[in-house]
Amino acid sequence: MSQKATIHDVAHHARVSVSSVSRALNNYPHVSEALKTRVVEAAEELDYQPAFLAHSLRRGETNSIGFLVGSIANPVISTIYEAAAEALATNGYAVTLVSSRNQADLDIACLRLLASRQVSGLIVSSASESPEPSRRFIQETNIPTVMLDRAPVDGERVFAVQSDHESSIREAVFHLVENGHRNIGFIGGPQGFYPTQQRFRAYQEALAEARIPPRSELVRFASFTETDAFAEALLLMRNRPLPTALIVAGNIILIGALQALQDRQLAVGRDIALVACDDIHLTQLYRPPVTVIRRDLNLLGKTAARLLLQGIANNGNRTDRVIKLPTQLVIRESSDYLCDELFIRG
Amino acid sequence: MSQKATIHDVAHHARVSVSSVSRALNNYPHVSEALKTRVVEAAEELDYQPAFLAHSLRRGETNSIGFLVGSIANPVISTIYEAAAEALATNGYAVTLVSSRNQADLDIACLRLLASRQVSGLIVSSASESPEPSRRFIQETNIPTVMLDRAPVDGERVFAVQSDHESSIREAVFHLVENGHRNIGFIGGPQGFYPTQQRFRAYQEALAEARIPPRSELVRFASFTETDAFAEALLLMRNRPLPTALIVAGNIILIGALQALQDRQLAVGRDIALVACDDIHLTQLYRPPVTVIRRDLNLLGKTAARLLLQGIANNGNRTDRVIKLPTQLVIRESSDYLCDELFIRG
DNA sequence: ATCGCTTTTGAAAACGTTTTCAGCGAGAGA
DNA sequence: TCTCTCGCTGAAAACGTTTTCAAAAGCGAT
Repeated sequence: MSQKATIHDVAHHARVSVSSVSRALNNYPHVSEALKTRVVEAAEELDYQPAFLAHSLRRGETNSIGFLVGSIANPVISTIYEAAAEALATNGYAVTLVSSRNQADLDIACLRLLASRQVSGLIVSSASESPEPSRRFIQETNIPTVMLDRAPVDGERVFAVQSDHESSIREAVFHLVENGHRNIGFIGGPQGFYPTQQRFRAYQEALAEARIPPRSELVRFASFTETDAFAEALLLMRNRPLPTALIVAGNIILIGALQALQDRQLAVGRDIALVACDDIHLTQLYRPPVTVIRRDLNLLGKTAARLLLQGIANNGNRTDRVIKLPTQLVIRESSDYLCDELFIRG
Repeated sequence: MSQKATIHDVAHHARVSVSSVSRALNNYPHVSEALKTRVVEAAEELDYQPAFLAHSLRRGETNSIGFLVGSIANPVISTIYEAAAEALATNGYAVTLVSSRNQADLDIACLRLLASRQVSGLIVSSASESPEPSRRFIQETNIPTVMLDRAPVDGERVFAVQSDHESSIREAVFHLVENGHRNIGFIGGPQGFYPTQQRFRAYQEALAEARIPPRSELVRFASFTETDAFAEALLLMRNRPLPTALIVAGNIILIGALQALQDRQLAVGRDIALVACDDIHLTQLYRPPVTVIRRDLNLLGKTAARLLLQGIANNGNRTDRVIKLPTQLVIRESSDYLCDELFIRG
């Protein structure tokens, strides 16, 4: 097993200097055809691959981007990741993925790790809303960054790609109201979490618009675990009168909510209407199929990648930019029926 | 925004040589306390972080490991990944994740990419059974490698951690037979895929042991997409007599199979018994809950990480080692009933 | 033939570390 | 006092590239 060939070996083999090899292989101008072919041949003969580390050290760029997630086991995240990674890969970037395991205090350590690896760009989708130190860190280091479903504060020079959670939540509330629901529960993710905030606000506003007095006891927030969501859902179900409809803001929360509903023997689509966020296999296969707010996760990932690549190309003058992608309410049997109370009221 | 401090800055600041700084910071022997504290103070004052690239270039090691998957959107894979990555992270390794998008011919390119990045170790869980070129590549480059749910061929110096698919599939078949089933269908993944092979073989052997004549038309193999699994399941259902039980070898295949069963209006747990592989949220929440062959994905990931770290520590003399982890049949309502045909036969 | 300009090439510096090598001082043994 | 070790430190080499700088060579015009 021969050691890996270096640029010196190639130079020696082709009887030229190392600088010429470098130039020839990197398509620099002012290099004669003769020399170029000689070098290319030698390189192929020795199966020469430039040493990544030396290359990056000299160039000051690693051609790799860091991806911070709360948990890659979340199917929404992993789908977004897959799309983004593919786009990045085709542009020659490798991505190193770190998970903060949904612990907000680990965010900063993960970011430091990625920065110390001198990544050329950063995509951040940590589960928790990034705490102050993380934001500051991202500001201080000058790495182009795009945040997924986060709201950059004013003056932060980061990109963001978000989903239009609000309009579909509003639509969902109106849909439920039209079907006669007046006790509509809501289970969100952590309160500091941007999507949760957006969804909750839309829920509140839509209720107000429909002139339905809010019942704060029908609103609960859960962490990112399904066991916690399960517990919160059970707590929510303690209240009387029971909600006749429930909006769950996230796929993990959906798991916990379904467990709770089964536990309380409440039949989805009859005893209680259900609207979830993000269309996963479960929502389609569940009986009855559950109404969801769908978004194009692929597009989300691709957009993030595109934005980041732009940011990297623009190096030096980092700017800010927010792209908001549409969502769509997909009504299925879990909510597509008239609420009993409609008749009681009527 | 000051430029990043280098080791030279620290040396200058502490009025010592760069070599002393390096030694002091890396806990080398023969460095006086006085100098050490002076250096540490200077380093902290300048917020010095060693440049990863220079460090790695000199050391010849990147402290990062490459993880090749077929698709990270597969919940089984992502769970394994998460566990492995955590274990690796606590040992100071970052992991760069590449996806071959379930295309066998992309494997080799992904491996080349990782190798060119000079990863210290490799975890391979590409969806397809690795084709010859990939295996040879892994052999030629001397990177410690652990394969997930793959069978190393003789003499290959790689680690492997596998699951004992066979015993639980046998158990599942016997469970179905005991409940009166004699027409048991099987839908597997790609035929070259190790887990598929194991599961299929166990299925065949168990049937033979139960003296049930095999019906080859009840066996189908699907690629890694749910649409393909759906199509194969439909094809399978064309046969008469219909199978009264179905074993699906994988979570993606389960999706397609459930779609097909719903499409054909066959009630799981009544018209047809269902056994799936890998316990995901869907299998627990589905009504009726579906019987699965469960395995500890966390353990799988952690074991892979541990094995790889050992392999890296042992550098130079790479060896082979296969660890087989247990699986467990979890019987749920989807299969926990007596088949009608029992009475017909009886 | 000489001058200026352009194209092509090689030598060497640079990137930021770690590691080798050698030197320096001090304490010990003669 | 002189050597010999031993602990500590600094200078410089090395890792494998890219890039700068300068020199050589080709060439048309004076």
